[in-house]
Amino acid sequence: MPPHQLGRPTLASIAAAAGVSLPTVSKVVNGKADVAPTTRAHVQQLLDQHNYVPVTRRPAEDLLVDVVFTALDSPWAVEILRGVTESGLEVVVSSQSRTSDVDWVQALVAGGRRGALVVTSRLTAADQRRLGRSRLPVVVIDPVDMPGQDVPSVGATNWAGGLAATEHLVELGHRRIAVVGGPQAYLCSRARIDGYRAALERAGIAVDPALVVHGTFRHQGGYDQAQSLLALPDPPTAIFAGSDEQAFGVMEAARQAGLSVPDDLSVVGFDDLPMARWSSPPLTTVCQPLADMGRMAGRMLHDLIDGRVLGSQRMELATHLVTRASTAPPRR
Amino acid sequence: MPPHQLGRPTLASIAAAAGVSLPTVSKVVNGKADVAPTTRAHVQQLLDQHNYVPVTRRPAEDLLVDVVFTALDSPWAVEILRGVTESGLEVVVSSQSRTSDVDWVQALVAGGRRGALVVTSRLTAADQRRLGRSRLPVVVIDPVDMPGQDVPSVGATNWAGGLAATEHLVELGHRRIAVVGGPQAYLCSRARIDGYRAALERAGIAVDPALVVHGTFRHQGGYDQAQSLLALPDPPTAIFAGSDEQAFGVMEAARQAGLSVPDDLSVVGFDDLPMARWSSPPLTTVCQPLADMGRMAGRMLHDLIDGRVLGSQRMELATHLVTRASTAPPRR
DNA sequence: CTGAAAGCGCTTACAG
DNA sequence: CTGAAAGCGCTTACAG
Repeated sequence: MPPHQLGRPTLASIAAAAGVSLPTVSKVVNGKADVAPTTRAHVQQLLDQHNYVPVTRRPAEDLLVDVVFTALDSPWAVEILRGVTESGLEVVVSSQSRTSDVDWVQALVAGGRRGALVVTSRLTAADQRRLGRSRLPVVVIDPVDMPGQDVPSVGATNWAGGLAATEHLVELGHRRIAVVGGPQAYLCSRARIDGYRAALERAGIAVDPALVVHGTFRHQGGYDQAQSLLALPDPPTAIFAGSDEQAFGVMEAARQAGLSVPDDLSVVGFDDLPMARWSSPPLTTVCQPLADMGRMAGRMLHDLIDGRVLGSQRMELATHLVTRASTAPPRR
Repeated sequence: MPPHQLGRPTLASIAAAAGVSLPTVSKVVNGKADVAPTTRAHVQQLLDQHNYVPVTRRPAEDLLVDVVFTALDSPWAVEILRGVTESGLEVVVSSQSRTSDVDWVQALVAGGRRGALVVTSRLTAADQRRLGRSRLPVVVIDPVDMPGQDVPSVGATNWAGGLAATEHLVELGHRRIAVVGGPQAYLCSRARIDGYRAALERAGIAVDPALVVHGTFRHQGGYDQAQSLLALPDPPTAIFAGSDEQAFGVMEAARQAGLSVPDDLSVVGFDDLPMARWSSPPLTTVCQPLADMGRMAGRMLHDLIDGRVLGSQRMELATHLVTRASTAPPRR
């Protein structure tokens, strides 16, 4: 047990306990060379015993930044994280619960954070006010709804992605094409569905409202909605699934219905997560450059931290279709 | 452009520029109440302009810790991260390249880190020496090779998992059971294969060396090795794939060979990543409690930071078989 | 190798 | 609201 000691230990108190001068303790703490081995060992022991932590630190040369996820439960998250860490920022992983904290912003400042990256999440007006006051820059990745004009954000070209996915199916000869969107409130989901509509209209195919349904972006949502769609009197021959995870749910529903992908049903995802390559058959999907989006958001945040002005408050990175084996012309 | 200024700004230099006293600037920086709004605004503007960052910070009340991944490229990583963040530590994501830095340990200390978590990676003897000198505690998760006696680590019961996977296949009636391990050097892979052997021996089945092969734990490895195995004169009726990702590779090789899973070939994975539920058919696999491992490692690190003694230097968390739809009795 | 002394950046009563 | 003054925790030449 450490000897009785009021308050946290200081260099002075350790020096007194060790019977050496304060500068000597400072040298041990900082790993300077000019200390006798025995002295160093003795002082170090006292430091450990008292659990010494310096009360002042050198200013962080590294740019410590929080990245806030709604939940750390999707393979999504790693992709974005990877991008962010490649932008030269030091990234602290944080989850939603933290922002709901009354003094989230104050906690950021106290923790030495230089900014924050918020992923697929809403910033309340209160958050924005506090952030403004603290001068902490924030960038939002893939915002759920349209962020205020003055909140910098990074997204993907969702509309173009929905268009490309659907045109691919049209070109293969499909006419009965369904779409399973994400939650209706999500901006990105709406853009993808609008892209789907645009492709059908361009091809002169009427949009059948029965073939436009909403899931959750998760596996179960795709599974449930595909079951309903496949039970229709005139079922679709192709489904644009809105997300990769949802596409896997659609494929499972097809398998259970005794349908083969892509012979009986074509499936297109959205995201191009690493595992899109790993399904059987490998998934045709719209590549959303998640790592690049993370990197871009990191770079924007970095600029803001350094006091540079952003070229644009809103950046949308290009999506593109990756054709694999889950799509084929319809039977007959 | 900020006026010419040598060195980083200090409270004093800002005070001079703003024409107020140093204490007033201090109050603005710390958000104290007793400053006139106009004064505050004026000072704040100067602080922004000069990009002021305090040179001393309050000691972090939060326990900032680095978690080091070999590469942030596997769905694995999120699971572990999730566990760690739930252990009450503030987690900075870092990747291997950082540890190879000559003064990695010094960078940790300078960055205010209180410890580190190293995932599936080796600590060199030099690292260990430096860590020891700096008194920075480290915990290793799923070490590649046996860590030194004095390096705390967390793993899973890999041998028991290999045993359970193989016994499941034996019970279904399989006799020709192959295993695709990970890289030979990996401790966890060797334990899983030894569990496989033990199960066969218990069932009185001779181990056929042709059915024991090594992959990479990645998709391609499973695919390649399964192709070779299925081309054997007397091919296996079941494959224990060593990892989930590898299992997906095996399933794809089966599909391309015109084999149906599980009717023609049973496949068992290892990990139980979220996506094991999403394959078609859903994957039977050995659940490795990655999030729990992360949480446990975080807790151990927390104990070490607080100067508590660990109950045990090595913790192995239980694995268990999750039976889904990729396994069935062999044909005939 | 050690430590007295000067000094740095900041905070905190407290007098006005 | 403002700031002179005291003080805190630490670092850094530098003399011995």
